[in-house]
Amino acid sequence: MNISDVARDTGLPPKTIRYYEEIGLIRPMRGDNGYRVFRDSDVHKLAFLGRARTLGFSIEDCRTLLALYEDQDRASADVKQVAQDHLDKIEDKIAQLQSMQATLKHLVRECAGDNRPDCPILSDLAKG
Amino acid sequence: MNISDVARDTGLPPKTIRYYEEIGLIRPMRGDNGYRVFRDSDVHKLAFLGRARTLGFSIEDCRTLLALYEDQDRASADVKQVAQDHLDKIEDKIAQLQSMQATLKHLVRECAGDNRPDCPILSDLAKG
DNA sequence: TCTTGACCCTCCAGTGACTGGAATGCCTAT
DNA sequence: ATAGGCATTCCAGTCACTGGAGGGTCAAGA
Repeated sequence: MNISDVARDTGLPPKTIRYYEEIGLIRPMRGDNGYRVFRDSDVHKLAFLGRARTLGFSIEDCRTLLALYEDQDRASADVKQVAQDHLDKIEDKIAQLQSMQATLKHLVRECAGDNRPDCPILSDLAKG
Repeated sequence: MNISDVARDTGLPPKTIRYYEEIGLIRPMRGDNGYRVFRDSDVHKLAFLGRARTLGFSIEDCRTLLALYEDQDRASADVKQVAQDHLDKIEDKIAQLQSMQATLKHLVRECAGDNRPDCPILSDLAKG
């Protein structure tokens, strides 16, 4: 398989696939013409990576998860730890965004949004 | 005022303050020794920027908001538009994170987290 | 006066995870 | 032979800082 076939099948852009090779997540073979040749195992890994990225795991987490996936002797506890840590980070992020959301909603509601210059949004930013 | 005084008062690191000058958000004066000299108006602007950044506005949004703040003839509608667009983006982000959270919570709950290798988290990543 | 330590300065490189683009080469069909 | 659609590499840019090197300045104490 050539890179654009893999891109179609995995939903990852060719650029991203090349990047994943560059940082050592995959090691596709090369044909005589220098083209990458992807085996099923490469495609499988890329699909795995794509789904992990969709769940928001960092590239380093993905690397860890892939290693665990390939280690038949892994402990599920190790996988769970990675996922739990990531979940915690996501929940922190959500809380942070919800705090911004609450403030912004309030300010937007208070702002007349007309031709006059008076604006509670700017007043708030100007004086905390 | 020197940069570290301003850092203390605004909560922004000196590096960030220098960076804000570099990208033209502020224009502090210079003393004979080459040190930045911050006037009250600079400190005020930096505090404004710090609060806008806390609300998650991008640097470019901050630039726009600062310009609107300094324009006595602004329309509050323009400010409101910037804030509303930003709020929309935040809400999109929250929704996206909540979707990840839901999936991850489910997977983490399902995973035994013990010494055995069987793991629904990896199974999910491996097969969508 | 000299030294010490806490400031200040600039410039360069790195972060994360790609993405865009240039310059170039290969493959297939007409 | 040529056209187009693939493929390759390498470089630069994104965003908002952050760290560090290498060097100048200032104020206080011996």
